[in-house]
Amino acid sequence: MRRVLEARQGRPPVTNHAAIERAAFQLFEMRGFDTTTLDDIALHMGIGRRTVYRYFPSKFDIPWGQFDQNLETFRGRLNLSPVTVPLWKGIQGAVIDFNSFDENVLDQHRQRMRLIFETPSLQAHSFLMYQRWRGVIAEFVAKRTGESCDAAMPVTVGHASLGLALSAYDIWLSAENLTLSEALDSSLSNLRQHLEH
Amino acid sequence: MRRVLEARQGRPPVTNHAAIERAAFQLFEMRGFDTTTLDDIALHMGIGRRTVYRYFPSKFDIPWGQFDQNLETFRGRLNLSPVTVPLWKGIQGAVIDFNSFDENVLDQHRQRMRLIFETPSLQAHSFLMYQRWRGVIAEFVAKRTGESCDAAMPVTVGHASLGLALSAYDIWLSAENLTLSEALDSSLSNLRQHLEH
DNA sequence: ATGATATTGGCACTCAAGGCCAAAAAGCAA
DNA sequence: TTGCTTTTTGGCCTTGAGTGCCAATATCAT
Repeated sequence: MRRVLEARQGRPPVTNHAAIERAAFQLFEMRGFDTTTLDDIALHMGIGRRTVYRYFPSKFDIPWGQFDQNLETFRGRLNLSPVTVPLWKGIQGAVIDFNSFDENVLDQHRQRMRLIFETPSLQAHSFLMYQRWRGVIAEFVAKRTGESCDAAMPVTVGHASLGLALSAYDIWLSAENLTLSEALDSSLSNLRQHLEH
Repeated sequence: MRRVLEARQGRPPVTNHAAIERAAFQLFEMRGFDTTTLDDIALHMGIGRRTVYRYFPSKFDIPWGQFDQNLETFRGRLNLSPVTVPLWKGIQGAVIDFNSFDENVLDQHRQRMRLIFETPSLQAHSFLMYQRWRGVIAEFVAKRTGESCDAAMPVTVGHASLGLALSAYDIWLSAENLTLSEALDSSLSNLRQHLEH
């Protein structure tokens, strides 16, 4: 029996993703994203700049945390949707679930998304995240319709779903007294209304 | 009467947007976007690197050419839509018009969009262009509905229209024997079908 | 202790981007 | 022709992101 469960061989890590994220957010809030250098972050944590780059491939990835894991969770949640419910409903349900947060982390999530949505250089990089999110939707649709991932319907539904989610976040961030779920539902019904004759 | 119509005072420019664009595309096609440096482009044209930066704010803006002007054209085209036609129809018509090209420039446009869609670093930066495009749509919708530009409906329609346009380009670039207009119409009808009960 | 193993972080490099400013190249007036 | 004005050019220098390389470091296992 080991005292420390995760005792591995080799020099132990001096930090982790979450710690870097916390330290970075402090500085981003104080000085802004663009004016905070990676040297600032590393110095503030007392670790090497080179080490930070081993945890995050770029400065732009820090505000997104461990997006890979979240994306896998989302993929799993999508596939939980029963085949009996319509595709659009399954997606909407999964998106809402995926964007439901506990009270205690909601402020943190809002701060994170505000930073991402209000910093142009970060917006640009985030598109790469959105692309992967879209890919998960397209994959799900393709599986259900028996098409290829890059067929018309999966691609279009992916883009449309992304548009709805981004729209909901835009609205959620600018308006108070509105939950993210409500914003997501509102975006969908607004789109429906718009497309009516 | 002047022989040269645009004779101005001061040292004449040694280049222009179009010339830089042409030279850059040659190199991008040969060596790829990321592996072509601005020094390469400047050297290839026999001008200073610093001069290139006076015509384009960044390397990523070169493939987009003079996007500002195109966006203004699009804004103008949108406002030509009569108030009697439904909003979605007005937008769809303007988008299709805006993405209609002569035979002689179609290949060039395809090459440009292929480069943008297939280069991740370029995709990311392009999101900033898409944001502005979205803004033009939102502005149009807001004007028609009498709402603010950042109200729910204009924002959502902006995101949705962008999603449809990007979806159409994805499909157009991957499939042969399909025009851009057809792809745009197909995306819209696919979205409609998806949202049906 | 000694060896195997994994992380760290310093050094050096490339490239994007932007500030600054003297040099260059035109027109214009006398 | 000469000098003045105007505008663009492009060289120089700096900052900061990001990467390859590798010796130093810290832990486990024997």
